[in-house]
Amino acid sequence: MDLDLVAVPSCSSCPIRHRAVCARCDNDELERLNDIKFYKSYTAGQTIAMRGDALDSVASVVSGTATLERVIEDGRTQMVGLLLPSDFIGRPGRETLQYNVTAVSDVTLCCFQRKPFEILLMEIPAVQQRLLEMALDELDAARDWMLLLGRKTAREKIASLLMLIAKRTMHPDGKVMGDITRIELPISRETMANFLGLTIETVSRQFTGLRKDGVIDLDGNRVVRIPDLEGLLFESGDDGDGGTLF
Amino acid sequence: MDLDLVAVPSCSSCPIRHRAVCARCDNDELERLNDIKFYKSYTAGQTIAMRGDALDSVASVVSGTATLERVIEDGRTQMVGLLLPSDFIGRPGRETLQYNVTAVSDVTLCCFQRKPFEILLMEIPAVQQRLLEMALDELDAARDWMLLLGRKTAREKIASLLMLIAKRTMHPDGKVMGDITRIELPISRETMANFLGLTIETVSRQFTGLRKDGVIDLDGNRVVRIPDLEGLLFESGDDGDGGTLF
DNA sequence: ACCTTTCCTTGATGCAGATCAAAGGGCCTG
DNA sequence: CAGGCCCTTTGATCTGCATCAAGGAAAGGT
Repeated sequence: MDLDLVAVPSCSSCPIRHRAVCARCDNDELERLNDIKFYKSYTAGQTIAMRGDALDSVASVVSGTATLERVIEDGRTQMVGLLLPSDFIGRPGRETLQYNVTAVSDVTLCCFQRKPFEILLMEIPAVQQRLLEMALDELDAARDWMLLLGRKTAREKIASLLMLIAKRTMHPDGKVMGDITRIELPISRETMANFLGLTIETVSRQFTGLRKDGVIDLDGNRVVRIPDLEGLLFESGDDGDGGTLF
Repeated sequence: MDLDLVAVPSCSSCPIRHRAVCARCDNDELERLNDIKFYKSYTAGQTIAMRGDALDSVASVVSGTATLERVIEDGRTQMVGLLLPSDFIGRPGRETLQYNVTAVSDVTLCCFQRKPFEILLMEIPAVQQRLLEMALDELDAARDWMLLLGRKTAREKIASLLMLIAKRTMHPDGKVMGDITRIELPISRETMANFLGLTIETVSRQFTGLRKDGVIDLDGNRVVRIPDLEGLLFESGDDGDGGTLF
């Protein structure tokens, strides 16, 4: 991780204040985190870190979208995580990074040196508590994703991804807004393919298929309108009850 | 979860004492856990709990093997976790279970009522700390499995599974033993298929293929001999460096 | 405005793994 | 030891997605 250190706004006005690893902190605790934090920014497409790199810092995503991926020698790539604002990068207690981290849009991170952060983790239960909660959420999401990768059809995979993005973007905290819903895809077709265990061509064809069947509406290739959210849920093969999915 | 309550041995002689959620506890803390624990046993094949069930208890696996799985309405099944001794079942703070839990061998669990456990979690940092560590380990394992499910061929999947089982069974803690290695498969072809995102027929065919190519040797259908571990590793598509994989 | 680059879509073809079908083994019980 | 039951293997066929190949469309540079 290297690049522009940017001006650091105060935690109190931070957009991810109530969702990130610091969510449960009181003002004094926040102050301690504030003392050791620093911001870094990356531009779209930039590599943030690579598998095997020394894990000197951990960070929260403040804005933008990043991905975690594993790559096989012959080039096959599987995304193993989608990092949206408030998500946490890095693992306390681990020396090297397990995954490639890539900025898919412009990204700003709120970083902490790993060692000092590990000390805070011991001293501020609110942080450890929140980190545990976030880790368990990610574990559930990863397991839901295993079902998708192992057993869902291409169409179900695309519908599931759209539902996931819809949930994350539409209700920052609560319920669905409008009826004819508009979501903006934060990732390219290629990233989707690597996320879903598909090829870029299949992703494209499934979008076309869903559009022809009236399940979705495309507006350019980064904006999707969903006239019938229930219909999309049906296509996703999920029962809708449990699903955390990021 | 229901069944035989069994006699409860003391924590000090517990086989998973130093690996489970209680690993970091001192004697006083262990005493508090001991006060609220109770054992349950299940026989091979038995359902331990179902997705949607009220999550009244959490538990550690003391002995035996269990699986976590997600099932789609039409019957498609994906295993999302393999639970071996010391692994933790259930999630503090969650009201209902997300996965079916099944005993694949005879299983004994060390259970805690969820609510009292949540209180202990707040009061004993050592438990929360260990639980976080375990959750992060499982998250890494789940992500490695995502690469397998999304991008590996059937042959690579089988080879990866055999490597995984080999690692877990051959060196309980350390290094590989013999040269011509014998491993016993703890799970049926069907369970393997559900683990790997394949059908039972494909699993069978890949076993035959690997045998014909001299990569493995079958002795009955639950015992595999591996003349050349390096060869199997090569077939698995892994680079061998990082891989946690359960 | 034109060229280049990058991303996306569409079409033609191929193949890995699914599906459908049937035939061995073990192992139990009567 | 005959008859079931379950698990596994093997064969034949099908199909969903990958692969190979070629255009289109948006974005950035000159």
